[in-house]
Parts: sequence; C-alpha cells; structure tokens
Amino acid sequence: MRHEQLKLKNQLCHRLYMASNSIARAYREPLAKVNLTYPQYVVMMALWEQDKITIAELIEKTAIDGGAMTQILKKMTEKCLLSIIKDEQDKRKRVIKLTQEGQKIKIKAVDIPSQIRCKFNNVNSLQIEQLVQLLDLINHDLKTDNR
Amino acid sequence: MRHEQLKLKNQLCHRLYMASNSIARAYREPLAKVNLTYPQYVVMMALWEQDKITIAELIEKTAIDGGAMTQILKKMTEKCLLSIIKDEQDKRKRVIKLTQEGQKIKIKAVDIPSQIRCKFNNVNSLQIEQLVQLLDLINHDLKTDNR
DNA sequence: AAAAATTAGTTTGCATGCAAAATAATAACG
DNA sequence: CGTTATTATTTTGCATGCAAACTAATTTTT
Repeated sequence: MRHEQLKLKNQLCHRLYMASNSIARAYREPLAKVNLTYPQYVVMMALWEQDKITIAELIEKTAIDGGAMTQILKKMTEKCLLSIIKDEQDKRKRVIKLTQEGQKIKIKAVDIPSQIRCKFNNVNSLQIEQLVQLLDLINHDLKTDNR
Repeated sequence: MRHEQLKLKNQLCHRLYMASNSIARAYREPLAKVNLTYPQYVVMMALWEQDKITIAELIEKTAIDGGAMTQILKKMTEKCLLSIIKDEQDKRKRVIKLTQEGQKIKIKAVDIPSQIRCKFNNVNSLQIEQLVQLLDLINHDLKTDNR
C-alpha cells in the first residue's frame, strides 16, 4: 500500500536526515573546543590529508558546495588556519595552504572521531563498516544520477 | 594508526553528510513540482499521518528544529497548506491543521518516495532495509546521548 | 587572432539547523 | 495567594546548502 510508504518512520531519507544532523550535533561540542564548525573541520581533514590543493579539488574531496566553500575559506583565513594563494600558471585557480597554526591543530583534533565513536554503545565496528559500505552505494547511485 | 582515522574516506560522519545532502538534492526537483522544500515535505508527511497535532508533537515527529519550525509553518501557512490554531485549553499551545489544499497535495506527493527509490540502481530492498536498521541504531545512541 | 565556449571562483538570495535569549502562559511551591 | 519554575513558541544571529547570476581567465572555434 502506497500510503504506508509515506510514513516518516518508513523513509530512508528521514533516517539519513536525522542521523546526519545528530552526528553533526555530536561533533559540535568537541569541535567548538578547537574553534571549528563541522564543515570547517571537513576542510581541515581534507588539507591534513593533502595540503596545497586547488579550491576545485577541495570541493571535490569534501563535497561541500562551491558557494559555501568561498565563505568557509574566508572565515578560516581570518582565523589564520590557512592561506589562499593565487596560482601563477592559471590565474583563475587558487591554491589552499595550511598555516603552521592550521597544521598544529591536527594534534588536538585527531581524537575527535574516536570520541564520537565512543558514543555508539549499541553499534559495533562491523556494523559501522556495513553502514559505510551501504552509504557508499547510495552516494554512488545518486552521484551518477545528479548529472 | 590514528591518522588513518582522520582521512575523510574513513569517516562515517562524512558519508552521512554526503548521503543526506544528495538524497535531499534528489528530492528537490520532484518536490519543486508541488512547490515544497524538503523540510516542508517532512511536515506534510507528519500531518498526513496524523492531522491536528501540536507544534511540539510535530517537532517530536519530524526532528526539525523548533526555531526552524516556526519559519517553516509560517511559510506553509502563506501557501495555504495548513492553519495554525490556538488551543483554548492551554493558550501556550498551537494546533496545526491541514487545509483542504494541504490534504489534496498528498495525492500528487505519494509517488515521490518511490521515484527516488528508482534511482538506487545498485541498492536492493534488503540493503535499504539494513541501512534503515543501522541508522536507527545510530540515531538511538545519539538521541540518548544528546541530553 | 577575435568571438564563443568553458572553467574557476565569487556573490546573492532563499531556506534551513542550531544555540541562546526572549515571550507568554501554566503549573508548582512555600 | 503571590513568587518561582516550567513549558510552548518565537525571535535573533550565525553558519551552511543550494540554485542562479556574475566575473575573470583560459581554451576552443572559426
């Protein structure tokens, strides 16, 4: 029966909506201690993995919206976490580079993911692994679709 | 090794972030045809399930932020989808009631979830079921924590 | 080489999500 | 019964997510 599908509790999208919001909320407090918002943290993680990358590459890695990225990078520049350098070869491009301050914060932020994971009392590692794989399938299907 | 955890592709939160955003994006186009945003649609689904409920109950069911809810309901009132009625017993409370227009839209919106599900070419029903169950575990652990 | 198309980023406007402060009304308490 | 605490909602301020329009620089066409 189609109306059964319309119930909120049967909707994958609503589960994702809640899970995504509540995980972001869980990150908020620990991230506040290092003065970062969640998307800013995502940018930091991308740069800790690979520094000196283009804004376009950063958008690709983080899946953060381009318009939002401009604002996020501006604020992070003001906090002296990174600097935005013009590319001399291609003057349209800009390269993002962590400052020493930005590199140092990594030490404080390394433990945050495991702190969050501690909150999952009723979810074991195997289940998290399954969850990640299933989300990958979803992400893959929707990525190829949205174009 | 702890630094391995910091990689974006190993982070549950980032998968959720991407999946939640891309599902919401997938809903955008079909919802635009019935002139609804995603959170507005969530409110509609809650009301189709049970009409004439309190704002607090609506917040509970939808997990939408209270501050946002006020704005969402205001816009939906302007679109004549629902009306906000003062509760005479307890004048702090307000009851939300669908208009005829709001009830009618259900017919057009019933098929949207299955339209989205069609996009999951590489995910079968069993996997979606698993995903929903795992997300429930996450949501449960984080809900009991965030208080 | 000049026009057209494409690419990299930025800006703008609208709709949340969220924390915190503010309101209004009801319940609790001494 | 009047003061205090609690509850239901709203308001405010900040940080995105997203679509669409816009700018600047580079590449492709003709």
